[in-house]
Amino acid sequence: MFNKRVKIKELLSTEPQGQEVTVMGWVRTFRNNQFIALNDGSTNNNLQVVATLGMLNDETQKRITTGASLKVTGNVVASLGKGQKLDLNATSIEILGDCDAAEYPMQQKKHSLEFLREKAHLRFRTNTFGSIFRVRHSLAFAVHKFFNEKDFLYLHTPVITASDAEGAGEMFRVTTLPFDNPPRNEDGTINFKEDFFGKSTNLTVSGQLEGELAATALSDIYTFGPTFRAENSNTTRHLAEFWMIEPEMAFYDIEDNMNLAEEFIKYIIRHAMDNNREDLEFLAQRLAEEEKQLPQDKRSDLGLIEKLEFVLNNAFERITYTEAVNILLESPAYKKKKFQYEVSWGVDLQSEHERYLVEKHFKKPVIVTGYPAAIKAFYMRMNDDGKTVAAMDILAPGIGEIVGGSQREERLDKLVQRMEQMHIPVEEMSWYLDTRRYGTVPHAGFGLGFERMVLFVTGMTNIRDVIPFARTPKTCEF
RNA sequence: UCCCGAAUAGCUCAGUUGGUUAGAGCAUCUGACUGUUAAUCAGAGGGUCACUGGUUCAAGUCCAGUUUCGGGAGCCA
Repeated sequence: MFNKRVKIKELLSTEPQGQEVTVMGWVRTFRNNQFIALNDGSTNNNLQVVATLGMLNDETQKRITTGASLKVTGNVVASLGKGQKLDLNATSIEILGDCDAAEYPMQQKKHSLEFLREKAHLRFRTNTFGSIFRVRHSLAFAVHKFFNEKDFLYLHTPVITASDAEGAGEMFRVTTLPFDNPPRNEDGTINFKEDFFGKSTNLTVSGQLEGELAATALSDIYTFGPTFRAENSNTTRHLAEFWMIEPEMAFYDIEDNMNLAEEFIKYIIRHAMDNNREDLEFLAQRLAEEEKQLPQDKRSDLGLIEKLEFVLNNAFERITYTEAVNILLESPAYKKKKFQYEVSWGVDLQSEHERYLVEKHFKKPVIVTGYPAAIKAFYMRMNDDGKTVAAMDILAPGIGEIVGGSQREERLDKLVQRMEQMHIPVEEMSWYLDTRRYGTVPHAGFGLGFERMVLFVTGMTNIRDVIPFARTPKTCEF
């Protein structure tokens, strides 16, 4: 009967009145043959279990090692020590699972994030990753809460797709054909008619196009699921498998879209601030300690909590691409030739430019709109100037692009024209173009990379540290 | 994929101009102590110096290649 146990988070918030409880968890430390710091993952705070001297035989005492799992029953009393409010005076200690201390890789010391990345299971036992994954959960929960409150439908778009026209990136092929001897056409190419789906298929790079189909019937939908990119990207901001949130709304223009995105980001941050204060404070402290190693000019101006509060309390800066280019051209950095890449109208903003706008010029999140059509996707709505599209990117300090969205081109003729210009196979996309044939409406949507959001909120700097099992080039161990 | 850097004990790292038996802290093990807070004190064990090849009387140290990791860039979310 395990359900009668009390979680440590709950227990630590109660008043010590000698009440009997049962707890279960893993040993963090065992001090002085008397004091067991027990953790069950519900909070970073450990419960101090007190085993009075003599209550344990020698053999049991030796088996209480860092990492071992215990079931402890005892009485909750006010602690005589200074480090904690209450103790659990044990009346029985049962070892559920032994942990050989000589082999256990986790020690009572600080471990590097690189080392922990190799210990898929045990990194969950650390305070840092405990906090990160509790915050991650909280943000995910807030995503659903926000959209549910706004009457959006959670739409499940497919993981396997045949669409190869989105241009969002390199795709992972899905096939059941044999590698050594696949069926071939007369011209030597592989005959995908014999493949499982009778055509070439891939893992999805975005649920947007499917989302548009639903939104132009159900009004407001959002997706939240895994997305795959086979790009050979080796950076602290990219994963081969990541989670993306993609709302799509009928009867929305670009302005409505920006308002929703800003409100959404603030809502989920607020939710984490309200529900994960302890974890965020722990992560703030971790970040502050890490930044002590850095030279003065590389450190953040604000602590993690202050940064999040600042984002909540200030409107995102909204500028057009044209204004952004002008700001860059007039910046001291440009005049001193500090930029490595060219700045001119028509060229996409580089990381260094985005960083300058966000971190140096405005010092807050920035929404850039009205990008040149030539550097954006086919489905974005052409503005009246005939040169720019109704696109918007939200740039966040330290991370860069966190949201990419647009008002969609709802005019069939203009959309087809654009697709032809960009060599997108119009016939294959007929199912998509139906949305513009039968009662088309202005609509808009955006995509938000969930891990980038978790990075921003936790103050972590490597995206591999905010997903439980990172998938990156050359790494798929667990 | 490109640029830069790294790889030495379980972990974090030191190792000088190439030169005898490769070191420290933490962890582990043994013992002591017992209201501790990453407990403390004493002692012990622990190494294919990433891999392959080369230079040299002699390579952890120099050179080349490979692999992996880290940082940055591109692509993007």
